[in-house]
Amino acid sequence: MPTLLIADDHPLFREALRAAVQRVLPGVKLHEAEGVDALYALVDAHPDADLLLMDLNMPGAQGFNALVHLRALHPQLPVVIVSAREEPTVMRRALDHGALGFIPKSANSDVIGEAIGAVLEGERWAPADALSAPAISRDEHEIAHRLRDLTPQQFRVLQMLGVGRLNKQIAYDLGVSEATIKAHVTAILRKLGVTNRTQAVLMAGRLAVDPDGIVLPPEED
DNA sequence: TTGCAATCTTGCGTTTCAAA
DNA sequence: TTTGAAACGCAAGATTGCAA
Repeated sequence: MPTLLIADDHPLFREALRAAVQRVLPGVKLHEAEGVDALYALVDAHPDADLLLMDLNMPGAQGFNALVHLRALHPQLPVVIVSAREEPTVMRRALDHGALGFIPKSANSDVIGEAIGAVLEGERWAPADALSAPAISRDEHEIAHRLRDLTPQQFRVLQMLGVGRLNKQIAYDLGVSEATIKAHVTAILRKLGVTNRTQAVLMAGRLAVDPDGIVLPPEED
């Protein structure tokens, strides 16, 4: 029986997705995470999982950057994006950033089963109009390439910079000293090829679902 | 009261080193 | 290689003291 990981911050949707998966794959082993940090721990705990079903926007993730980073850390793990965003451009970008599938949240269990089955067979699956959108730009591809170089801790720091956290606040949240955060920020700037945190945040923001250059804090539930 | 310079505080970034 | 820490310098804003 395959092992599937589900990452979504909405308990109700996780429950619905779990039910749909269990209907099409009776006996499947399921593990869940409600945010990016929990997802990293989950993937570390189940390195041989067969598939990850992942929401695009979760705590600790903005758009495609978590997908890009996760694919870099665990290239062997097939990822299927499950999202309420159904624009062809969003679906195409998810595929171009390494997802093997894209399932709209409006999909019924038959479609979910079809998509999961296809990806487990090693194929790619997405709604037909996903490929009608243009491929990601060379610029976006380059940004994704640079983000892959970040360590998990550096990625966390970058995400927190993106919501306007100060070094001191990040240090408190991560339980380390401010000096350590400064060192991480310096390493991030060097890897991304920028000169300050504002540029780093703007660069990461280019991988948001709506890359308008403005990075908004995650919604409070 | 206003303008200005000196000082202090805060935040950011770099370099270097150590431990795992 | 990654992570964490210390020491240091720089820049900008806030505060303070003083003369006009």
